[in-house]
Amino acid sequence: MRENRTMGNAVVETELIAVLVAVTDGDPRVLTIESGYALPSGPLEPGHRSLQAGLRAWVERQTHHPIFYVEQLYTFADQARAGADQQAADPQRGVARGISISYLALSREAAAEYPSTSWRSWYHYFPWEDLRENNGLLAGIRQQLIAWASHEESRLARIAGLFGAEGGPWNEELVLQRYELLWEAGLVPEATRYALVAATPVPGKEMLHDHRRILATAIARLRAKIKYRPVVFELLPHEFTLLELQQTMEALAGQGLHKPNFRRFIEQQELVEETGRATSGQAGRPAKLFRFRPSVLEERGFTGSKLPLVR
Amino acid sequence: MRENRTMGNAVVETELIAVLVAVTDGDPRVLTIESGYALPSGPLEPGHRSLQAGLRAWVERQTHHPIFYVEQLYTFADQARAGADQQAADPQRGVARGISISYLALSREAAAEYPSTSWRSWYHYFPWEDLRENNGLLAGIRQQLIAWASHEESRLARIAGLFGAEGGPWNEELVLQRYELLWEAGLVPEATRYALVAATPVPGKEMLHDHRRILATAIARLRAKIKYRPVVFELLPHEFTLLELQQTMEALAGQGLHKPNFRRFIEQQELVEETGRATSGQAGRPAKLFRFRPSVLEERGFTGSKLPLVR
DNA sequence: AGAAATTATACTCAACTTGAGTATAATGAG
DNA sequence: CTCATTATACTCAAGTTGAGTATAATTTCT
Repeated sequence: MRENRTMGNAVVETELIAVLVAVTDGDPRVLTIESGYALPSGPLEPGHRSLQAGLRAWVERQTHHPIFYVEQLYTFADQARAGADQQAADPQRGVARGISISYLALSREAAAEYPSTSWRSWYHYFPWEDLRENNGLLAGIRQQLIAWASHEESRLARIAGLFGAEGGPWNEELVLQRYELLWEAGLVPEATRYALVAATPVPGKEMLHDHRRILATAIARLRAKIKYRPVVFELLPHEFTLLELQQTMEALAGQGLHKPNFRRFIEQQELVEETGRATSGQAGRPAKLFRFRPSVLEERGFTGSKLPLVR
Repeated sequence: MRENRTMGNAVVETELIAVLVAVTDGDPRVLTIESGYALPSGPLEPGHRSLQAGLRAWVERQTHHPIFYVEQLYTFADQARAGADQQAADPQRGVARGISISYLALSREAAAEYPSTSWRSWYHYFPWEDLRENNGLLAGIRQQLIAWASHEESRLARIAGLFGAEGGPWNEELVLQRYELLWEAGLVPEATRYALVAATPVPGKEMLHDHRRILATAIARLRAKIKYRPVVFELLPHEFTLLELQQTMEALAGQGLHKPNFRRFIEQQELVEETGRATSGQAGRPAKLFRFRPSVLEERGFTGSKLPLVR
């Protein structure tokens, strides 16, 4: 146990990797480097007071973006990402064993960018996750998956559970599971690169190493979180209309929301208050402007208790 | 960004730390070392295929316990836990900067134990988290907190939100937040040790460093998870009665559950099926024995979609 | 053996929440 | 001044949840 601490430890390099999200024009975007091929990452430096402080420091220094919200996603070991034989096949991977700690950060898209960085829609990488406009994309993916399943019952059950039937139920939080199923089926370039399976990949931009997997984790986390914690407001300006709020949520969820019921949902949570001002200029009735009530952060716990308690 | 990877990295030691949970006799227990003072932890070794494999390996080797379920909790840097001046005050802390990766693992308590390890009820460390039998403990803690608040509005709001009013609402998932509030108020020994505040601590066993904080994180995670993912079954024998299932859930939640409604809750999830057998020997009507239906893991996604979607 | 205690299981019903849709209000454009 | 457009308000049936009662099948007590 603790006594073994010095008994053969691996001494490793540690890297912090960020999924920095902003929503612009109804589009959820992530900050990328290398023309959208990789997520920004930086080393943990001895001067950093904490892991989160280290992440904040280098993201703000290098991207000039203020980060409003940071949350740890997952930690993994570099070698765990692939077997030993892939080590040689991929010269980009360092020889030293490394630890990567990934983070989800929320911000707003600013005009000034560093030359090498750019904002990309996350549906660029996961087009099948956007159900707002139905192109026949999902039907095609389902077909490819079913072909791969070749009548195996358990595979077909997973496909149905994750990718639903035509117009059937769709769980928008299962982003990672869907990506992993596609990987397993050899339908993403990251998998075929290692020659697991050779097949025509589904649409969706490839990324370095497991960066698309990290991005999937971030999307899933954010989609789950917006339902029970007031994090959307980190992505909105100080004042916003209820429609803007709704469209930001829709962008994240990748699905349209029922307007009257969405308003009821927001009102009963008492998360926002009117500023007294309203929009003007656009067509139609002016919309009231709202602001987030930060006091709720102190008041409530925001968890959907669903167990049948006794009183 | 990525190019900076070699530009001044900290090279660190990495430690894996486990919260291994089992439920015995309606008591949720964690495996500890040093007479309940610390959580078991082991080093990341070069031979480990992955972080999780490393954790599994040394836990099973050192405790002889099979682990049925493992989930990563959180990663933190050693120095982040305390300021530089505490460094000298605490000789147990290594001089090298270290990374700790914590895990939640589920198991069943086995008879054979290693000499130095022991199972302890987690309510030993967090007695205020057990609402099943009401001793006047919470009332006393509320009093101490209110005294600390000394009429500051925001403090009083947090106390009310986290510790509720007498018989008022209680969110059992806020384990970590409650512990942190007690820390801030100087009411736990771990805080007073660093002389932040001197006060009479509330009941509850102290732990090494931030181990009690990690345990709180694990409890909160598990209390949240049992509501939407079928993880309780990892803590139960293969066959069980509905009452045993209920009592295990109650042990984790720290609250009594409404029996008829709990049965409805379980039935409508279709997670279990009758084995055909029943108990015998005890007083009262024999209870049917159930088993978990593992097929549901493939079928469903288990997330409580609460957004008002459109069709 | 029969009554009482004990535990399991089944059913009921009002209150609340959610899904889906319709109605009305206030603006700009033509 | 009318229409298109967007915002906001209301309605109502269906589903879910909270709380309690009724009945069944055992062991234990006398």
